Amino acid sequence: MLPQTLSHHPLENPMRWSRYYLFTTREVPADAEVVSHRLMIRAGMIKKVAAGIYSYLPFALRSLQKLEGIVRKELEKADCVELSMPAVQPAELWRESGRWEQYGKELLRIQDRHDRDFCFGPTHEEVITDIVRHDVRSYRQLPLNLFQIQTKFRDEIRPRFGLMRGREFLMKDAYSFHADEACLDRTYRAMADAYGRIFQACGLDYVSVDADSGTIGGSSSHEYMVVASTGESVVVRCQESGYAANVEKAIIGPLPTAPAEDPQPLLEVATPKTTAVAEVAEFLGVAEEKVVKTLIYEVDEALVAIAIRGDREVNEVKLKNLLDGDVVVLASEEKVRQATGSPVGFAGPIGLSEEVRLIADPTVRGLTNFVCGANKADAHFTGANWGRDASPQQWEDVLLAQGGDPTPVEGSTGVLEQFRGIEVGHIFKLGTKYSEAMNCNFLNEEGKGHPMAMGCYGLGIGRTVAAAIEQNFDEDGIIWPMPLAPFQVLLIALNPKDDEVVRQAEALYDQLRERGVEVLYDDRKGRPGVKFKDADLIGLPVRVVVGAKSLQEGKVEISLRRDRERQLVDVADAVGRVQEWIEGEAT
RNA sequence: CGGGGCGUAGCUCAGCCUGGUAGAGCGCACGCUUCGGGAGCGUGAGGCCGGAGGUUCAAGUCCUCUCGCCCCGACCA
Repeated sequence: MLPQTLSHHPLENPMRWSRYYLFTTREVPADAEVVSHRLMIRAGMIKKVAAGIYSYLPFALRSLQKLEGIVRKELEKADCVELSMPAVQPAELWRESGRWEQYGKELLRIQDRHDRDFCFGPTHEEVITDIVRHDVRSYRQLPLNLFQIQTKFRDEIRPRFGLMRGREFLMKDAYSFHADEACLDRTYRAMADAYGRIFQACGLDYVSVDADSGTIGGSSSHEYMVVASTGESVVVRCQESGYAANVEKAIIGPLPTAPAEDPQPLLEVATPKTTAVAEVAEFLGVAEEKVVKTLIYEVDEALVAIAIRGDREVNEVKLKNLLDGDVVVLASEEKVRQATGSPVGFAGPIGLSEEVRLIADPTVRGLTNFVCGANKADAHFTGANWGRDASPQQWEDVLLAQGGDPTPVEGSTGVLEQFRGIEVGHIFKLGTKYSEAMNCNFLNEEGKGHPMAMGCYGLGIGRTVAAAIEQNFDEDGIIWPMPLAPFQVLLIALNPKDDEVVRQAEALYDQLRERGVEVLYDDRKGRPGVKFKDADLIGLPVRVVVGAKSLQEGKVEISLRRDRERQLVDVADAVGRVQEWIEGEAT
C-alpha cells in the first residue's frame, strides 16, 4: 500500500454520506463470533471475498490508513526507512534460506506460466536479505533498518474472526541489519520503544511479553498483546516483579512442595477403570499434586514419556523446542501400549520400555511417596520415590504456566495473573540465521567478512484495528479511539426536509472542513431513528446533530460517542467546541 | 488433516424427517400517513433451492459424487 495522506485540502474531499460508500446492516451472519468481526460487518467496513480474504471498504480503509500514519511516524523516529517489496516471491530465495522445505502448507505456493515456483509472501526475510547483501559491503554502511506496509498471505489452517485471523492481511514488517549483536540490541530496544509509542498513540491497553520465536527463528522475541477477552493468546503477568510472558514461553518460580516424608515401600494397588488423575487421586484419597502424571509423546519416530505433577498441564511449545522435533503429538493408543504395556491412563515412570526416554518436569522433583501409573491395566503405584524406583534421563521445564503461579523473578513474592490478549506485534532478534544461509556478509574494520546480525519486527495493521474495536465498543456499536477513527466527526442533518436544518448543517459542514476537521456529513434522506442508530454503530468520536427543535433556539447538539452526554451549544460556538473536543480526545 | 454442520430472494433464515403450486422477516421500488432513537398501511420487483449424476409419474425434499462455506481440535502479525 502506498503512502497516503489524510490531510488533503478539505474542500476537495466532500464526505457526504449520501455520496459515500458506507452501507450499514442490521443483520449479521451467525458465524461472525467476535465483536470486532460483527461490528465491522454491520458498520459496512469489510466484505468477505473468500475464506479469510476480505475487501476493505472505504470506511475501514480510512482507519487502516490512520494506523499506517501513526506507524510511519513512530518508525521514522527510530530511523527506520520505508520501502516496498513484492508480494510474490521466487522459490529460489526460499530454497536458499531452507524455508521452502520447512515452511509447510501455510506458504501459498504458486507456479507461473513456465511452471517456475513462486510463493505469495507470508513474510520477507529472504527478499530483504537478498536486497541488502547486494548493496551493503562494509560495516560503515551499517546499521540499517527498513520497513514496509504490505499485503501478506498465510494459508492459515483455520481463518476466523474477520480481520483478526485472515489469510490475506496487512502487515508492517521491518528488518534491521547490524555489524554486531550489541548494535542489534540497541535497535531492538529502539523498536520496542517505538511499538510502545504506537500502541499508546492508538489508545490501546497493551502489554509486551516474552514470546516463543516459532518458525521465524532467532534468539530473543517479544510480543505485543492487546488485552481482550476474545484474544487467541494467553498471557501471564506479574505486576509486582514486572514479568510478563506468553504462556507458550512462560516460566514460573518454584511451586511450594509438601515436606519430604520418610520413604514408604513401593506398593502396587488396584485402581480399576481410574485413568484420569482426578479419579485416581479421589480413589486413593490423595491430593492431585501427589500424583505424577505421565504422558507419552510421539516425537517424529521416537517415543518420549513426560512426567509432570498430576494437576498440571504440559506446555507443548516448550516440549517441541526442547525435543527439536518436526512433529510432537500425544502418542496413539497403540504407541502407548507399546511404550507402557498398558492401555492409556496407567502410564508411569517406573518400568517403562527401554526405548522410551523419560523426561520429568521440576514440579515432581520434590515429591516423596508419590502416586503414579503402574504401566499395567487397572493398577497404580503408591509410595513411589525418585532415585529408588525411577530416574528420569532428564529434568526439564515443560510446565504450562497458569494464573496463581509464583513469578520466576528471584527475590519477588509476586504471583502471576492470567489473561487473554490479541497478538498485534511481534519483534525478534534473528541473529545470523538468514544472513549466514544467504551469504549476507560485510567487511569489518580488519577487512574480514562476517554475516550481519539481523532483527525483524512485525505489526499486524488489520489486526490492530480489529483489536481496537475489540477493546472499544458497547451494545450499540463501535466507540472509535480518536487516533484510529475513520472520521473525527459525524455531522447529522436530522430533518433533511427542513430547509433551515439543511442550511445550517451545510454551513457547519463547510466550516468544519475549512478548519481541516475530518467530518462525515449525514445528509441522507432518512428518518432520525435510523440516523441515530447508524451514528452509534459506526461510532465516530464526536457527533453533531442539527435538528429542527434545537435549531429554533439557535442551538445544535454535540456529544461524544464515549459517553453520549449531549450538550446544546449555540450554532456559532459549535465549530470551536468540536475542535476543542477533538483536541481533548486526541490521547 | 480428523470430527460435526450449512449451501433456498440482495441479507438473515424457515421449508427437507413424512416427495405433489417457492416461503417469512429485513432490505429494495412506488403511494398515502408518519418524522428526535432502526415507523404504519397498501402495492410491487426479485429464485436454475451451490453444481453434476441417479431413484421416481413427480425431487428444494430421497441416494451418490463434487464444489464452496462454517464450527470444534494441531499454526501465527
